[in-house]
This record gives sequence, C-alpha cells and structure tokens, in this order.
Amino acid sequence: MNLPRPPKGRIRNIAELARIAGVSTGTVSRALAGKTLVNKETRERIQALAREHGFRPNQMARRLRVQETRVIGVVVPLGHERRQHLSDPFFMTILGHLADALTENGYDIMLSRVIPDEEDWLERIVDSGMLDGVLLIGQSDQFEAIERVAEYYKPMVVWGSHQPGQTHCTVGVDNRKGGRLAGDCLIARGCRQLAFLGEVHAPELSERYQGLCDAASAAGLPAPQVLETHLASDIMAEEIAGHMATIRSKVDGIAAASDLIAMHAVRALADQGIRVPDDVPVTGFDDLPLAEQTIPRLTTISQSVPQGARTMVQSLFARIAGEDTPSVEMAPLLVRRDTA
Amino acid sequence: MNLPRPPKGRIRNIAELARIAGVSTGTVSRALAGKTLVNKETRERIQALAREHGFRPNQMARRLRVQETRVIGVVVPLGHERRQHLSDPFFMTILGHLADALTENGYDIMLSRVIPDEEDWLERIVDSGMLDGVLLIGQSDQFEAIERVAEYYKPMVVWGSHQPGQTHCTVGVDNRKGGRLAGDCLIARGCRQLAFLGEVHAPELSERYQGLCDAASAAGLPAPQVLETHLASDIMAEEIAGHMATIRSKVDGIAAASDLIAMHAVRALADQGIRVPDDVPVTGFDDLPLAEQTIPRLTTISQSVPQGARTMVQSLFARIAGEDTPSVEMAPLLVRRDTA
DNA sequence: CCCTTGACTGCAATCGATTGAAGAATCTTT
DNA sequence: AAAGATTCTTCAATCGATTGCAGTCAAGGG
Repeated sequence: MNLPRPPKGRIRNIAELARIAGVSTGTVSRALAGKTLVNKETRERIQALAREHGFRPNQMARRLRVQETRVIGVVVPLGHERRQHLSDPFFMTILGHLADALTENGYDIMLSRVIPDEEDWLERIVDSGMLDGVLLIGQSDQFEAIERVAEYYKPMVVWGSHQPGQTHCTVGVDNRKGGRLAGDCLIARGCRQLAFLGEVHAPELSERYQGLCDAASAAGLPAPQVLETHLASDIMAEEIAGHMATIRSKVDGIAAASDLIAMHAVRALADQGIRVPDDVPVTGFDDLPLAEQTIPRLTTISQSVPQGARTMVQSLFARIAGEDTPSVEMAPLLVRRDTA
Repeated sequence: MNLPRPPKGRIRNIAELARIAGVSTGTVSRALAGKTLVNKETRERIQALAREHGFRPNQMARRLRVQETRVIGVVVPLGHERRQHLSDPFFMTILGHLADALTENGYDIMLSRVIPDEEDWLERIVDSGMLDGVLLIGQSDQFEAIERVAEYYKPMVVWGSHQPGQTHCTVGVDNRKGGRLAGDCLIARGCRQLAFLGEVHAPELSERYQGLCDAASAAGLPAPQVLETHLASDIMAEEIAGHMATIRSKVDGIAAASDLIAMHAVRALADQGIRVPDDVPVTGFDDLPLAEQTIPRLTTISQSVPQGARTMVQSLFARIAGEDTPSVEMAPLLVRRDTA
C-alpha cells in the first residue's frame, strides 16, 4: 500500500525503463498503457518496475505523438475593460461550473486571461497545438477576431450574445429580453424615472440597456438614463456611491447591469438612508450566488449560469467530435426577491 | 493591419513553411524566434510568409524540446469532502488572485480538481511533464501524500497550515490564532456559550476550533460545542438552518468555520427572528469579498487572500529558479464589521 | 593569390513518447 | 515434418519543433 518514499535512482523515460527491464521501448509503452498485446507477465513486471521507480510517462511527448491533449482552454478576453480581473464574481462562477463539467469528463483546463493587444491573440491560442478545444467567456469587444477564427477553427464555444448570421457558436441569454424583464418589473412597481447603472460598450450590456428602453417606451416613459460605471470592482464601489448621491428625485428605479453592481448600489443607497425597494427598487442581472447572499436578497434576471456552462461543454464536445452545433439562446428569467 | 480572412492553404509545421520559403527548418525556427543569427531579409521574409499563411509553431513540440512549459498547475484536492465543488467561493477567490499573478508573469494555468482516489494522484500531476510548477490549494486530508512528493519535487507551494518539521512549503494563516481571535471577540461581547459551526476533519478547520477552545478556556468557559456542517454548499444551507433552529438559549455566540457558513447562519437566524449581532453575534473566517457583500456585513477573520496568493506565486518562482523557500505563516486579523 | 574571418545557412541529433509492420518464437494442424 | 496460425516482441518512422556543429560563401588582410 505504501508508495516508496525515495523513488530509487530516478528513471526519466521509457527507454531507461526498457533497458532495466530488458525489453524494447515499444513493449514498455504498450505495457504501461495496459495493452493486452503484451504478455501478461511481462506487462505486470514492467508495471511493477515503473511503480517501484516512481516512473510515469511524459505527457507532453505522448500528447505530441497522439495529437490529442485532453486540455480545454478557458479564455477570458478583457478587451474594453482591462482593469477587470479574473476574480470578478461572474467569471469565477461560470468558471467553477465549467471546471466541474470538464473535469468530470476527464479534461484538464488551461485558464488564460488575455488582454487582446495583439490582433492575433485568439489565433495564438487556438493554433498553439496545446488544446483540444476552446471556451471563451464573453465576447468583450472582440467580435471580429472571434468570427475570423471561427471560420476555420471549429471546436470553440463562446459565452455571449448571438448576432444574426454570425459564424461562431454562442451560448447565452437573450440580453435584450432580460433588460425588458427588468424594466417591466420596475415599472410595475410604479417607477417612472428609470436608470441603467453600468456601461454600454460591451454588446451584452448594451443589449440589456436596449431592453430596458423597450420597456420604457412600451409604457410611454422617456428613455432611461445611463449611469456609467466601470466594471473593475476596485473603482466600482466609489463610482456607484457617487452616482447614488446625485439621483435623489431624478431617478426612482434602477436596473443594474450586473448583480455585483446592483449589490454596490443597494449598499450605497442604504448608507444614504434611502430604502430599497420602498424608495427605490433595484434589479440585478446574472443571478449569481451572491444575489441570494446579500440581505436584502437581490431581485435579478437569471442567466442560468450552471445550465449555460453545461450547455457550453456539451456543445464543445460535440464539436470536438466533428459535429456542427448551433448557437443556443436561453430565456432570461425574472427572479423576484427583496429589492424590486 | 487586417489579418487574412481565410488563411490560404493551411501550413501545419515549420517543414512545410521551410519548403515554400526555400530554406531549411532550422532557419525557419530561428527566423520565427526572431534570432539575429539569420539574415534580416530572410528572417522578415519568413515571418511575412508565416503571417500570411496564419502559421504558428506547435507549442507542444517546442515545449517538449526545450523542457520548459510556462504552465503552472493549480490543483484543488477534494479529499475529505468530495461533494465540494470548484465553485466554492474560497477556491474561486484565491484562484482569481493566483490567476492574476501568474498571467501577469506570462504563465498559463492548468486547473485541476482532483479527488484523491488513487494514492499517487499528486505524483501523476507533478511527473506529467506538463508543468513547470504546482500550486496546491488546501491540504485536505492528504498531508502524507504531499510530504512524500515534496521530498523530491521542489517547485510546489501549498496553501494550508504549517506543521512543525514538515518538508513541503506552505503559505497560510495561523488558523489557531485566528480561532482565538474569533473567540475573544465573541467573549468580549458577552457571549458565554460558544459554538463552532463547521467541521473539524481538515487540519485547517480543526485548528480554528482549537483556537476557539483556547479563547474559551482562557475566559474560564467550557469548551465550545461543534455544530457539524458539510462544506458542499448545496446541502449546507439546510443543515445550518436545522442547527440554528435548535440552539435557542443553548448558544449565544457562533464562530463559523468560513464566511460562507457564517453567511448562511446569519440568514437562517434572521429568518427565525433572531437578531444578529444583538441576540447572537456571529463571526466568519476568510474575509472573502462576500463578507462585505452581505447585509449586515460579516465580522470575520481575515486570511489576506490576495496577499497570500502573491506570496505563493513569488515563492513558487523562487523555487522554479532553484532556491529553497521557507513556509510563510501570516497573522490573521480580526475584521470588525456588523455581525459581532 | 591564399588564408582568415564573419555572416549565414543547413544537417542531423534530440526531446519522449506511440504505433504499424515486420520478425521471431511457439503451438496447431494435417 | 512442413505449413500455417498465434502470440509476443522489436524495429523504426513519426509527432513538430530546437540547437550544436559543420559547411558555404564572400569580403578583407597580408
């Protein structure tokens, strides 16, 4: 049961093992792979020898040879918002679910956060020869680059929004409809002066704002104003606090671009003695775990992140197997909790 | 500025590129690496050709040859608590910070969640030949296995607690002192009947409980009771709610094993009309972002996760360079917020 | 005019495995 | 006992790069 503490005279490759076993490298390779092609006795003898010396075949070499890595790249492009970090709760949440789904299927994960300075950042990743497939979390402002690569590189699935006629395969929620749901909810509570708290440079967020506008115009209200906020959490808190200090009587309902933003908004309002939702209702977006963790719990638009992650992984596996999978657009869902 | 949309007749390796360039593979290799050894004109011609055909050298082959991967393994062993998922907020938080530090230094990250079924799970990882170094998040119940590997594999740093005389290099907080701080804080608020909410199977958590006992005995109080709770978040919520329903008048102060547990406890207490901190103060442990995101904000013991992550990465780089770094034990810090 | 030097470029070994084809040894079958 | 079938095992090519060493060629020096 015990593994040998100091693996004696370290063996570096199958050639050395072959020498001390008195067989050829081919036999060793097959023996360690458990192939029945080699005699049971020699096979077990070689395996015992390998165990004894703590030898394990070099995966880099094996993968080079078999041209299959069982590694999936999970890539977060930070184009429009460079200061945003991986520790962002949305990334972390979806990454956690992707990781669970991938490891359960025996794949390793290579995690990259890239700042798309070089135009060919994505080509570098997919052509590196290190990956069996790629999952992109968010399109950022890199729609063109993603399309270009999708033309020839099939095993790639992107979390983001779907434009008519696009080549690359996305999984995501209908952001515009999500924005609409948030707007309708606020209006139903009697809000007349809506505001969108976030930014509108990334396509996903801009669509959420569009949806909010849809709701407003359907109710005969003016277009909601945009309160600009960066996505990097270190500066976000102050910015939001600043906004919240200026809105008295100008805004009576807030649709935030994300749960994180909503959370900061609720906190800033509370600090100013403005009651949520009685004075100003607030909606989030994403339905991350944190939406349930705040008190009051956030009313928010659910992106079904766990389900989305599973869908991405399934779709990717199908693509690795050579199939061509369509984009999936999930329906957003209003989750009513305590803030609106 | 525009990359070619359909990279014409795909080139698969430097040999093909060499052929159409009319030079040898050696020259191509050197040219693409930007070595001045090759004539400026040929070099630029080859680079242009590569760009034109969208060719990029295979990293697997290169890394096999140069025996350096620039990939760091980040490994989460789930020994005693198999149901725990990667999406756990503590993992995600520290992973985010590790990822930031590593990518800033040009390293990629290979993420593995392992369930240590096979005794040699860690050997498999470090001997895979795919990694320049390994960061382990948590020791779980795998102290032996980690020690065994640390004997011969140097570039490894572990987040966890330090036992006297151990071989492997850890970075972590003094958990016992942390438990003591939590206990002292609760006692100072007048609590006489403390409880530890969590589990005591992993060494880190058990030390936190020890610290709590230290505080109790220093104040002449009986040993705090342990309210057992799993770490997997799906079952945790109910379990905690169950506990909270039974403690009336038996417990007047709760030290939770983590922020996540504390958060659930606060919520469960609130649902029962028990006020926090007025009726029952609660402390967390970790000081994750979520501790600030709940309302009320959690009073908690800070593990300085961002700093710890930086320390791990620095220490690992030193080890990759051949130095031998000592373990680092950081001092925990009581962060007073609203729950105790 | 020969020799040295410098500037490139090519050759071929190497990293550490996998695997098809061919060879050797043993066993059947007639 | 020869032919054929089985069962292992070895040989050598292959995956796609990198790099020390040797070779070529032209310019410059004596």
